[in-house]
Amino acid sequence: MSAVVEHPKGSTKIRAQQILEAAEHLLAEEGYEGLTAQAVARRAGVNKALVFYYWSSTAQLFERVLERYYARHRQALVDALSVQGSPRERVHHIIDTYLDYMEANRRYVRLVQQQVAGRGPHLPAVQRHLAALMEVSMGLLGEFAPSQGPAAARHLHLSLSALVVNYFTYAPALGEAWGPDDPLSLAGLEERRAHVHWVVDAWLDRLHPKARSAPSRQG
Amino acid sequence: MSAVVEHPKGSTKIRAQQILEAAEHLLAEEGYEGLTAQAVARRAGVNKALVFYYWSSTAQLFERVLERYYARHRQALVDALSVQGSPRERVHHIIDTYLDYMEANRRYVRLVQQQVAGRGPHLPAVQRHLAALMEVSMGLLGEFAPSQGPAAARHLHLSLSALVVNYFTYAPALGEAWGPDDPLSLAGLEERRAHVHWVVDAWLDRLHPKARSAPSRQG
DNA sequence: CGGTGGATTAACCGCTCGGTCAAACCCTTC
DNA sequence: GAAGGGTTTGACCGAGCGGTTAATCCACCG
Repeated sequence: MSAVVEHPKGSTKIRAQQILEAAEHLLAEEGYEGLTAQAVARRAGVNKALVFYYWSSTAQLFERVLERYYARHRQALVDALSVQGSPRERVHHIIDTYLDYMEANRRYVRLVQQQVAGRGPHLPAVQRHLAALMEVSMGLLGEFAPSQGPAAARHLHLSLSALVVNYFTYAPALGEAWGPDDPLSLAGLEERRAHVHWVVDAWLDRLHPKARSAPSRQG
Repeated sequence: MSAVVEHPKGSTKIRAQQILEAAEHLLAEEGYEGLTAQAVARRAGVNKALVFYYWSSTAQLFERVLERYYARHRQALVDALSVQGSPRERVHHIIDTYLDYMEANRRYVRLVQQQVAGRGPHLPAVQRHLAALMEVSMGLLGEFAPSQGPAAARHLHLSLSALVVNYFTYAPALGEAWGPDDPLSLAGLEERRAHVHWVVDAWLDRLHPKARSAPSRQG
């Protein structure tokens, strides 16, 4: 707990932070493969050995950046959960939050997906974070979805997440097949948002046929 | 076109095939990172240089295996499309086919997802195959879904694919958070199948409210 | 039998990676 | 000005990678 005062030419804390930020930018720009000790050092304007002086390994560097992403993501969802409204409104709001965060952190989606799909070395860390996110989401979905059967809340969670996440990873990879428009343009993202809303409305209709949702904005 | 007759100790064709199969097994067991020239050679009981003698690069080897996966996948979908029935039955059938193929080729899902998420060197090849698959799927979805708006067929295709694919990559990565049961067990897969069916039924209900689908088998 | 040519191999190359180490640097303190 | 210690560095290491090369093997053929 001994607080170190700042020293003229960057105290320990500052240097460590500089390197961490270099790693974060590098990760965002070059992806997982681009996060090499050499590249981090170059980006931070520092010798390679210094990276290991402040961070024991590049793996630790990666996980620290990942923690940041997840912490902000989780917090955004928690905030979105706290707003009042009907279940339908609340689900729509959490979808918007999810989409907004993905849009603002496009690399993040792919970094996670890469680790999960490739059973990467950081899968355990990703697992912990995924579970924490699921916990938040289930708080809402569990209110109106059963815990068993084909409409079980955990399936809805996974499906909802898939609808959002896979758009960012797959639509741009479909190229011309997707259509003439850029799927990550503003209009493209709005279209996807409307689609996900449409899907959850369909779910809610089926879960509670009595209280049909507001008129479909389809057309 | 000059057909080479087989030679006693494995003709060119046989050797090349042996190496290709070694690569396929290796890829299935160890994943993308495990596909190194050295490992392929060891697995085929052959010198490393021979791998390059028959296949110009490990990249070509990978893409050849990928082509196999995709060709079988596409064919399965085409066959599933040819059966008669109501739109609902046909969609359910194509979902079953999709799920069956993923279940039988679990590595395949992850290999593709890894390439797409990581913008891997084989993304162009994956793109071509993804587009071909989408073309097949759109043949069915386009029959009853609009081409524009929140329920556009291309969104339905991407979402349907996401529902299937992400289950295989994410559910096992959720660990205890998913629940006590193995998501890839027979029971777990059946549950997911029922869920995806439930989702598309919800879609169809919303697309054509007049002809509500068969009674929901929801618990 | 000896030659020919495809099949096969050991050895090697250049490169990049994560990580280490001992020396040098520089600021503080006495 | 010397000692000390946290900070910074260039040089180095071993491992693994994709890929090449020159030599060898060996089955066939004239």
